Amino acid sequence: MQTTLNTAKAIADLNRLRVVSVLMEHEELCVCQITALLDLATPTVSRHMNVLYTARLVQSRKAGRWVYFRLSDSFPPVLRQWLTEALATSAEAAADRASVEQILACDRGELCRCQRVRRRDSSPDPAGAIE
Amino acid sequence: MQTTLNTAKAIADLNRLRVVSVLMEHEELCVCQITALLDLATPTVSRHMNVLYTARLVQSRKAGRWVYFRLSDSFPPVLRQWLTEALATSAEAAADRASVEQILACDRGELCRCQRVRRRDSSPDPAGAIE
DNA sequence: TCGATAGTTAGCGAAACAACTAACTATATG
DNA sequence: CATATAGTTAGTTGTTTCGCTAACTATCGA
Repeated sequence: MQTTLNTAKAIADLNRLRVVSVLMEHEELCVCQITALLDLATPTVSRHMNVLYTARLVQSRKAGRWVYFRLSDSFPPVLRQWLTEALATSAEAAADRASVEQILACDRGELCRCQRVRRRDSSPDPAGAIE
Repeated sequence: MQTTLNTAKAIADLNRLRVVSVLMEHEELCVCQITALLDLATPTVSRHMNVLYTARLVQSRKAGRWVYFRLSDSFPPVLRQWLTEALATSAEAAADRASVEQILACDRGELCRCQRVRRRDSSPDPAGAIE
């Protein structure tokens, strides 16, 4: 019961649900890409990913300075099926999918640099790097 | 996305998950029976049921003074399938199933009377009515 | 080796949420 | 009609959780 509850809690947050939704379509994403998608501070994203990790919904791979996340091998297939169905008609999910395409088109280093600039300037959309 | 999120939030609480779990096996239960199962104050149960109702996971039927709840006709089948799988090996879920059997064996009026007594006395297990 | 970069951990303030008691509504029964 | 009963609604309190900034860790490059 506790395991099931933890799983439910893990997806019972808008930002974490968005991440899972996107990872259902994109093998793997690194933290800076997820940060760009959610438009949150990096530590916040890190903590969210840790919640998903603890619930065994995602797994991570470290490559140099980057950490990549993907859906866990043990992600319950039926849960995935429900989310796929439930989000199929969601405009927000579609918007996120489109957003991720643009993020993936950016150079990774560029992306991270933009995030630092954003944090320093508190200007949400710098240098047309994303949009 | 918001609908999916609400559904996830609805089951992301131990007591609400317990109710859903039990309702997957028992057509319908009235509020006093659910109250006996969860061992919470009646208003707390009422509020929990309202959360599940708002999320369209349960529907209610009023019969005289009693209000009966059951899983909603629109309860997502795949979600139900996941919960069935996920809770199949849960000792707590099994304990709840056993507990409900005993509750169902009680007279409904008797049950409610016991709950009032319990609240007045703050004695958790009155008169051997449940166990 | 030193600075910059990508993430994590720690600590704090604000918002969300779960539990209770008290007060209210509606139905049954004397 | 008055009283009791089954649930809901309102209001309060304590805990959890989300987001931030600051400080730390670890990797890359000059």
